[in-house]
Amino acid sequence: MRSSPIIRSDDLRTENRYRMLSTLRSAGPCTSAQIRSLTGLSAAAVSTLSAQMIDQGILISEREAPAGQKIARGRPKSRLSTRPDCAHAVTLSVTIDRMQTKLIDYAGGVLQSDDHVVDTQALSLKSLIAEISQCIERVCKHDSDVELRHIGVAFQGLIEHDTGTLLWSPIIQHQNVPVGQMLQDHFDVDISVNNDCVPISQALHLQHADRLGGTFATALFSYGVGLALYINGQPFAGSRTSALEIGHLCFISEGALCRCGKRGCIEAYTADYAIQRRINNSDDEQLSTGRVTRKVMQGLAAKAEAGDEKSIQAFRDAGAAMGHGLASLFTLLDPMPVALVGRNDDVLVLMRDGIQKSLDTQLQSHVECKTLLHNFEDPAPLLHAGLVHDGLSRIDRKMADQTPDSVKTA
Amino acid sequence: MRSSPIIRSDDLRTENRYRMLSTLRSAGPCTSAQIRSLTGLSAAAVSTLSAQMIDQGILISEREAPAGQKIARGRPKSRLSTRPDCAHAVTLSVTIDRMQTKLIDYAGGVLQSDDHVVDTQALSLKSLIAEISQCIERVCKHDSDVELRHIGVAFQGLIEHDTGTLLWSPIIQHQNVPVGQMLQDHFDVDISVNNDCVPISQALHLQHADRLGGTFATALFSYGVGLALYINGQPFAGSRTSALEIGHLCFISEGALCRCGKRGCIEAYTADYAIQRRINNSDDEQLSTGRVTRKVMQGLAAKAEAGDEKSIQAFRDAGAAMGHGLASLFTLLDPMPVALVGRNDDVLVLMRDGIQKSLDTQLQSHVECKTLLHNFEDPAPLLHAGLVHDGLSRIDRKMADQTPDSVKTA
DNA sequence: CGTATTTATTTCAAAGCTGGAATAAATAGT
DNA sequence: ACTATTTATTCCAGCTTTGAAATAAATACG
Repeated sequence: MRSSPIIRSDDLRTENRYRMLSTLRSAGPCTSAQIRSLTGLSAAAVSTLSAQMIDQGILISEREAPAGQKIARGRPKSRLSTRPDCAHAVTLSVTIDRMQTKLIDYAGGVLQSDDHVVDTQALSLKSLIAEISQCIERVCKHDSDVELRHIGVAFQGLIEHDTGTLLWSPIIQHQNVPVGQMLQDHFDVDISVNNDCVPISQALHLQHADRLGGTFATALFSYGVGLALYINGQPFAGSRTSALEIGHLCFISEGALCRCGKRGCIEAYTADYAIQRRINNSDDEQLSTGRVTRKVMQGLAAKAEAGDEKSIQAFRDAGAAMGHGLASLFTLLDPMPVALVGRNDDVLVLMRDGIQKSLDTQLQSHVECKTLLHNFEDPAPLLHAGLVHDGLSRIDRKMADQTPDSVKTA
Repeated sequence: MRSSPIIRSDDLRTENRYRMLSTLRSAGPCTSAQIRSLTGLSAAAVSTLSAQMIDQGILISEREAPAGQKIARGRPKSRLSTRPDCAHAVTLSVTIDRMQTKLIDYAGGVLQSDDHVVDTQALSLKSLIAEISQCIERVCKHDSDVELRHIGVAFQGLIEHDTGTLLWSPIIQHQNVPVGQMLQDHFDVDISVNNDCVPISQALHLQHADRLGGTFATALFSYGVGLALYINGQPFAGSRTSALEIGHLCFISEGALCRCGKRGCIEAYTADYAIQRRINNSDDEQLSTGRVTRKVMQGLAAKAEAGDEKSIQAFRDAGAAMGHGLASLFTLLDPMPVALVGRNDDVLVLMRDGIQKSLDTQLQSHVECKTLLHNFEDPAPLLHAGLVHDGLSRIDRKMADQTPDSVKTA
């Protein structure tokens, strides 16, 4: 019934421990003075807490890198950082044709990678879970002494964030699959399952807050179109799902056929498969399966650049559809910068006019929309960074909770 | 740079004082035991804090109402409540044809009311502010000893919530008016300016959480259509504005003319004026001014109920437009219950089919949408309750901050 | 080698909260 | 009047935090 967790003096310690870990997580190794200024805690508190966490084996204190010429006069700084072998996380990204799995240590280092090619659409429910589990086991098996504390999974689709239930996904044939629960049963660690857009936007916020600010949208182009929001420096979490299904807003009623079964969805014009089918077959009905590679998209872009009318129109329409979606978003919420992820620059150039035209037409004139579109071609490193950050942050939360009696050996 | 305010042991007192006030605000007068259980604070803390706040003149302690037969055996309970004359707030609602102003005491009692008829669209910028100021002065003048601490203003339009700047409004001819700043300069108290939908949704959350839950949308039909959200028990605040301009989502491209200057907006089909112009003039172009009264709307509804085809179609289209907006909202975010405010039941019945049909058509089939539409005919009491709650809550925040030396005489 | 310098830790009183126990307060029943 | 009963307050040790001051630590410089 209470809105925020009660604030009692002993919750304070937990909260401040988390503040420190969280600061180290996003800022990297810090001296105690840095932590003091970043967290606002007093020197005494930082000292006490860090000593305690070092005792517990959560943090380590290291002499500052001897690399640079030491011209410092006094006692050299030492930096605190999270102790790598104190905990481990697994990140798992599922796309239509592969599963990419990584074993991460508590400092964010990649210990093992696994790239498993598989047609996710062809999998039975049972083998889907089996394949995922095997990927996880494969990266864990390599190292003994793995303290697995979290598994983070990301893929396209509608996902209930607090249970990790897959409600629907274009890359998986099954619905209402309690992926989170099933993995939880199997591995007995904390699981989080997210639409891939969510960790990507998290990574963008960490790495590009200077360009994007605290409020921005992240649109991910891939086999479909995903969208996630940051609002005032916080990731937006809906009541059930966190990603916004902008791809399935209605663009043209009774329009092109979409994978979701409806007609006229934005995705049916702006997704990779939609552009491809239009240019290659002049067809808005065919529901091709399989991934359209970045290379193929560049080929289509080249065709348009070469002056092919049909191709030019396809890209323009894709832009118009996307612009319609953004206009709707900006009408409902406020206009905000947009990070476009997953399209090569040359592809985006072809869409840009269409996007802008839609925005100009559909936004009220008094809504100032100096839309800022930023392009980030490759989603992979962002997705990885986001998954790592998310997974380790959740472990941080648990570490902060841990009372200082359950000490670990160094 | 820090995400949440630092939690230091002395912030605790402020925070817990606020918890108590906030609890009293939404639950009404409480015994100390009730406060204890509602806030989670210890009995000792409640005792200390309440004694302190009674000393400061913020709270009063009263014997429980002697009305009911006292069958209680032991020491009678006493209830804490906020002391009415400790602070005052003004609430001001501006609609297209009037300004309604109230002077409220710290316990929520209405001390003065003022209903001022004025054509807001005809006002110059200067006289707009002058009229508002006079309304406020009028209700304050009546009582001497008014400790004015907050002014809360609500009207239709796009409003920047943290500065209280009116960006655009259908009922006011001017744009980018720093209403909040101007009133602040004039009265030198805390000001909040909001789209009227926001306090209404706040009131709904307070009064009807049982029916609506913690996540719901509030749609307000009046001269236009407004929308506000609650998500997981929290009012949704965009980065700039808090209300969602669902009325200006594009429903039919190149469609009916809207007051905003664009064509095909949802509002151009579903607002009072849109339905009226369609039924009376078969015209989608005319931009009538002035308010369409509830009575007139009921007249139109009667016409439809009597079987008039044109009227039936107008209401059905209004519903379809609204359904389109809700479908877009539910596609971007999650489906959620909707509180419809400001339409009589009979009017709504006529729209309902259209709404449902749009939802059925436009939502993906796998999105379970047992849409729950709840009707609340009269916005006035909700708006009032919301404004009062919001204003007093902001005063609570300040009262909580107040260190216990600046004592007030009882 | 001793000193200056910079960084980190320790110490101490004051203030907030908790939980549990002991009191105090205020009434109804006998 | 005295007791039982219920509610509110007070008191205690134990934990957290802060700020300021005093130490301690670890190095460069002369």
